[in-house]
Amino acid sequence: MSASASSFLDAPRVLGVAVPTPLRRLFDYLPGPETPTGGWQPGLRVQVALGRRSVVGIVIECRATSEVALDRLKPIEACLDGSPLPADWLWLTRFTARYYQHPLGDTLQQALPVLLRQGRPLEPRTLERWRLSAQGQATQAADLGRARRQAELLELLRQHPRGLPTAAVTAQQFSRTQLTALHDKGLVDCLEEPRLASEPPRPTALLAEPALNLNREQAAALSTLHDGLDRYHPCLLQGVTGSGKTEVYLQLIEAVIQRGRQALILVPEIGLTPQTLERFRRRFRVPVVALHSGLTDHERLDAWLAAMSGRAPIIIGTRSAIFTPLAAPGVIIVDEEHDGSLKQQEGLRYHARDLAVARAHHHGIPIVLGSATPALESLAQARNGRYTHLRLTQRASRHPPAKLELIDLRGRPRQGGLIPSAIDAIRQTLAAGHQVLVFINRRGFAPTLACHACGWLAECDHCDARMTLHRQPPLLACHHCERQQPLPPACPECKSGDLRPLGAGTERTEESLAALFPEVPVHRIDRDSTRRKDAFGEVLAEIKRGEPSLLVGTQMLAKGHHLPHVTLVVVVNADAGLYASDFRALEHSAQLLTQVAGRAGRAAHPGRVLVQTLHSDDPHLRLLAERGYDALADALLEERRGAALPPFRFLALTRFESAREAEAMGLAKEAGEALREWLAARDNAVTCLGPVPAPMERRQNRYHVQLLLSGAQRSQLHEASAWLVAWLEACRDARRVRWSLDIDPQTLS
DNA sequence: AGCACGCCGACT
DNA sequence: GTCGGCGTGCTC
Repeated sequence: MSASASSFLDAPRVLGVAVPTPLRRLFDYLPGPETPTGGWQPGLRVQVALGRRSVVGIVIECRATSEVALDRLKPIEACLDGSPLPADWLWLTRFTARYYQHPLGDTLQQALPVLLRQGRPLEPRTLERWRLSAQGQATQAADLGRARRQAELLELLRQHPRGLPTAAVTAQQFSRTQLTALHDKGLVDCLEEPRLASEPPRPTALLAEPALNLNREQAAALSTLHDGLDRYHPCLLQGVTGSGKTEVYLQLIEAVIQRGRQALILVPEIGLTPQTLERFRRRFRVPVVALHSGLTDHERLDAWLAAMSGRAPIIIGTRSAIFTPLAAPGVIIVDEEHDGSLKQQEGLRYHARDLAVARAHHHGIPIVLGSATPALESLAQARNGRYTHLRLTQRASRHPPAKLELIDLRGRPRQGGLIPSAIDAIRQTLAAGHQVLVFINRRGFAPTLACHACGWLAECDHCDARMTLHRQPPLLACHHCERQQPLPPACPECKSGDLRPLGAGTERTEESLAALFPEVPVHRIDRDSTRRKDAFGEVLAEIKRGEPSLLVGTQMLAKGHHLPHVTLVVVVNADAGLYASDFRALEHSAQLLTQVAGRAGRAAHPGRVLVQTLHSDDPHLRLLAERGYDALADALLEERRGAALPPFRFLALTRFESAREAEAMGLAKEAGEALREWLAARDNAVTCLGPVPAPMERRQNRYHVQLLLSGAQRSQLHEASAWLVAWLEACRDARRVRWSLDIDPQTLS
């Protein structure tokens, strides 16, 4: 607490409140006429006037004075909470706002469930129960005159002296309007009672089903984790696909709950499937709360409050679940910690894994980062000893992970992107009664449409990108904006009719495979085919039945799903990520290939993985194929060191965006010059690169330019980026250009 | 971000 | 004469 903070004895004269604006400062208010029961404290939600509107803010500071003249301060309209939001939650959001240089008000809002953002009370939902009032009991149905349904409802309630919940009333075909009509006439009382018991009865046994036996590696990993339950203990749990990471998580969580603590588990967006949840719920008798995009606002609030009060011992969620308050934090687990969905890619660009580490450190609890293919950042921390490196190398099935077999695409005829030897391998696998997974990381029918007479390519009018050809329905679509166009009947340039698809996407490969193997079902799994709710689940259920079949899919299929009958994986083209400009492209590509390969041969049969490539002699690809992810990761780490890139340097990327290119570039130049001058004067070793146009400069008709800051020390990078943000906020020219800062950017595009 | 104010073009 | 386009400025 700062020196100006007040104690209970001298009530604050000014409250610094974080309000929902993009402005990076607090707004000062005078305390309202009523002081909350526990006095004014940071973390209380308040209703305040801001300009002409009334907003929900959060008290951050209680002070004696303000820099703004006191007569210009408005009083707080109302205090919304009896007690403040938990201190650890407040710590985390303030840390996040500071680390990512994001406005505190906006950060707090994002870390709060929608209903709390809107000012709803900090209490679990109540159940409404309707009961006749004394006046209602004295009223006869006939007294209600023409309101026949209201009279009938009155009679229904008369039969239930203890009252009826709303749901029971509506189940009898009565409406809420009829209830409120009776309520307004004073004939009916509405009682509110908690929906949940405040404390669930402690089960006598924690486990609903016995834990599995651990192999030696699992047991060793668990024992190491057990030794560090009462302190900050970061662990990288690196386990090949099928090595039983989840079982280690489950037994660790068991130990944590037995100590009366809570476990928070973060998973990638795609990983929070009903199957995953089911596994946790089957194991434990205590509630497992899930936080995912499918919840209603009310469900989300209930889950959040259950975690905050400690009623929920196990919380599983995607990225944003890192902001769940915990009454008794015991462990944080980040599964698939390398996964890109853990980083938010717009607005507050936080990385849930990095926040998880900071949070675990703050609480003094262990954190487990689990992956078969760890991010280079995490691997580097394990190599330098800051993280304990736990490894699981053995798979439950006796087969070692399948090796990648590189097959050369050059000069071979292709059908739906597949060369004859790959098609032969598919035929043999199907004949043996197994399933085949064909992995292709492009949606649509073909990456683009080309004119064979003049070389014209279908390009988006609004982006520097090719348009993807789709066949069902037939159209050209840009995957970078929402634009769609009908297929041109002839080449717009030379009027030739010889337009042909160029390359293969999931639709085209599906079509070719259906023609080649008419006797076998072909399932396509990508964002287009699974748009309908449950479609994905239905296909997965069908696949699990184990009939010989072909699966064609994007990375949706590559991640996490157990496909026990797949014994052959064919990667249509490994080259996309090999020569991409982004510095993380190779790392991501290696992770994806390893994940895809992990789908093969998990059950009784060994698997094969065929990787088609135009660069079968590429040293990175060969290293991955011959010696595996770890060897490639080591090589990539050395390259990163040489190139002064993360994890050996820290980056902050400033993006500028405008409808007019010169405007974005102009501001970026000005900002870059100002920053360089400041860096030189301050002896700050941060380097400022650019401005340069973004890799895809024009997107949705807006021009993107960027300025890259790079530093060997976080503190210097933080100071420099904070200065730049302040400069931009103060700059008049900056108001016409949209700019944003990305700390630890995942990509430079 | 909202939300107002303010100053110029085509409409009842 | 007014409705409304979005440039500019402010929010304790």
